[in-house]
Amino acid sequence: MNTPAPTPDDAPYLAGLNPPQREAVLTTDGPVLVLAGAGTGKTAALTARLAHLLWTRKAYPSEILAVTFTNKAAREMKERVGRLVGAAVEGMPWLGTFHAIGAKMLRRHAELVGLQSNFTILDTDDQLRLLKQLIVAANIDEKRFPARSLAGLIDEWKNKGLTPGDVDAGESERYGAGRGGELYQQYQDRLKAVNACDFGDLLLHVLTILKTDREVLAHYQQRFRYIMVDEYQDTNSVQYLWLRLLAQERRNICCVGDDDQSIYSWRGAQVENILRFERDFPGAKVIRLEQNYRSTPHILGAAGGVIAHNSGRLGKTLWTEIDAGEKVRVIGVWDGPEEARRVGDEIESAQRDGTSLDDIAILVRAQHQTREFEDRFIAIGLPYRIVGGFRFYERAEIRDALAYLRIVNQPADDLAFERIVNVPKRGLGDKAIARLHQLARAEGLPLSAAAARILDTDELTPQARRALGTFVGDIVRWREMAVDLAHPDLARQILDESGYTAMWQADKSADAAGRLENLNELVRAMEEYENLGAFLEHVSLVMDNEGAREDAKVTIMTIHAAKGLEFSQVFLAGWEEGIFPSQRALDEGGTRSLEEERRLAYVAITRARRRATILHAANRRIYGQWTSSIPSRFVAELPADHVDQETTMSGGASLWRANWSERADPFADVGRGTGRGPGWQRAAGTLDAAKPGGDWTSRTFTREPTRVVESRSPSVSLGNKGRSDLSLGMRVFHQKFGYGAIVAIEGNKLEIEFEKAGLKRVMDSFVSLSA
DNA sequence: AATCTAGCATTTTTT
DNA sequence: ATGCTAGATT
Repeated sequence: MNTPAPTPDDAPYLAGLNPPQREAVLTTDGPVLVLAGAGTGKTAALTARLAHLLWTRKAYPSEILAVTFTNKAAREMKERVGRLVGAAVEGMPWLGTFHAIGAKMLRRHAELVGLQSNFTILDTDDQLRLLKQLIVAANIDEKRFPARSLAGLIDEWKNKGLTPGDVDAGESERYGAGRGGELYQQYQDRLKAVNACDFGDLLLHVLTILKTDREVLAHYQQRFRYIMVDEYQDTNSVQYLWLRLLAQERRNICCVGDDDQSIYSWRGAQVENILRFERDFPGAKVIRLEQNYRSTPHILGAAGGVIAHNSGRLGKTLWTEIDAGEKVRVIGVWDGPEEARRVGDEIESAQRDGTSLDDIAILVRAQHQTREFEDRFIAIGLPYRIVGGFRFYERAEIRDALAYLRIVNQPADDLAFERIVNVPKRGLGDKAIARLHQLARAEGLPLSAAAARILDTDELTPQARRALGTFVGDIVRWREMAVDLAHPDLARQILDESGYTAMWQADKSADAAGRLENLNELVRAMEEYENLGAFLEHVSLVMDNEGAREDAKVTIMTIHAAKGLEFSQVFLAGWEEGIFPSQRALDEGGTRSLEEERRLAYVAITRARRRATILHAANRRIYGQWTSSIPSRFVAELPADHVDQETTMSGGASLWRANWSERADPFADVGRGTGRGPGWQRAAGTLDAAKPGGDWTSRTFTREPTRVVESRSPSVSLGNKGRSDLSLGMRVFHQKFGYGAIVAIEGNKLEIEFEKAGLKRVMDSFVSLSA
């Protein structure tokens, strides 16, 4: 960094970039939109661009705003820029996630929205508990109006950039008989009272400040000479408004994204943001990155074939110089356990061929699907790692410990106080807490202060008073200790003296040891931070723990979590209607959400470098009930020339598939098992009114028949002639559902009343005659 | 106040 | 199947 290159041409960061990438790097001034397909070296271009700005001294590190969507992406960018320009990254205070940057800005200007700069950042758990209190206080039936949905609604409003004042009657109507807006207001008041904000506020408050305070706005508009945004297709309205305000002055904004990889619309992301970039920033330069460096042509062909079924795309044509490689495999199996078994076998054989487990991933649609694999891999002793799920900082023991630290760090943190006031048990029950609340509200005090006060009264029973007295005394003492004790030591002391450690030591359940280990880990993690405050800030923004580099393991994760990653071999499990696309997406949201599912399929396939294997099972256990399922429509959308089909079931894959794709709408009659899914419940509600015990044929009316484009269907059509040896009323045997009687026959599909499993629809090839 | 039990709803996806 | 809540029990 001492000697800047005279011309950018020989700058090290340009090495190995193709012409469009180079253009993206060198076009520094004015608005730029980089449309980067999967695996086209987007991050390489982005980091090189950052390096370029620094290298050529166009901006100081502190004058560049670089926002990413995830902590992972921020971390990676920091690392890669660091490799290119050395220590200068350390001085990049504005490289981070939207939320981290929002928090940083908000701490500086907290008073402008009525907060103190040491405000607490609530996580979902705290948020929910707070909302629950408000709902109960408002006398709203929590059964009919769950706190969850209010939380979701408020989040939605915040993502749109709406403050309580902006919520109109129509929106308010969406919760608690029109009281949604009112509760939103109360919630914000409560947050302010306890000097806290939630995730959405980190963005919304900053937006409010930028909109109302010209001076602050001008300051940041000046400061940020260059703005870079990663994954622009995932930005929501607040984020969009933020960026537009900040970029207005200098107009040096570079957004990178891929409309085909927009998979977060459910949390407010607006693909439209990317689609209207050129309108927002007239004269914008649009650069397309289309050369893919990751995958084989077959993998790209398969992914491209699927995504081609979506409409309204900006459109890109990915190409690659990589050699053909093998086709995408589609494997049909009997049931979930077999799917796991099969994947396990495949992985073991890949391992024998020299593939590292780190190069293999299993991608699923929903978190619960990981379980099947976990069970199997434990059984065969295959090392695996599950990404996501319950993250470290979300575990109960960690959250408890953090609550102790929070209350010491920030006495007014009522939610922390409440969480641990009776953990471990101190004999402070509902009644005592209720009294305490009462006093706190009456006096306008935080709970910890009210607790100290209530000790002077005779409101509490003597035991309760004694217990609370000790607790309050402890907190005061810890707070004093905090002054000159290193924070990890402080944490250890607190956990011991509070009896929290002892509580788990006394616990003889199987996972108690693990929890204690987690607590140790927590204390160890604290050492990396300067002080308690810094540590708590980290925790609230980064819910994952990076975990030390371990031995090679297979990665199991959701497709969402896999975005931006790549693996040599990828297994895509559970490609069945109702699972992927998810039942939710099929029930509600119409084409929009179906197309988002399809983008998810696109993301999933494009994670693979050399080999992609798609699996689907004929039977699945859902909510503990066996259910038959049919292949995902996305399987039918895979172009034939890029796919190899295989099945472990008799009859052959093509026969099995063909039977299902024969009909105009092979999915119309998918009932989900006993029909406990939300969609079926709704349908059943309507049905039952009209026709008690309505049969399955009536189910179809709830869903618009969706014609599946079969033009490129690889399958051989064999018709759906039924077996001649079956007739109504016959008693048959099914491997999964047991014995039952045939109540309806339609082609090769049977409806059977099973003795144990109830009414099911199955393929006739799956039953045998029972004597 | 703490523990136990039955009944219920639940499943996307995450900063 | 599992996890949570409210209500009953100790």
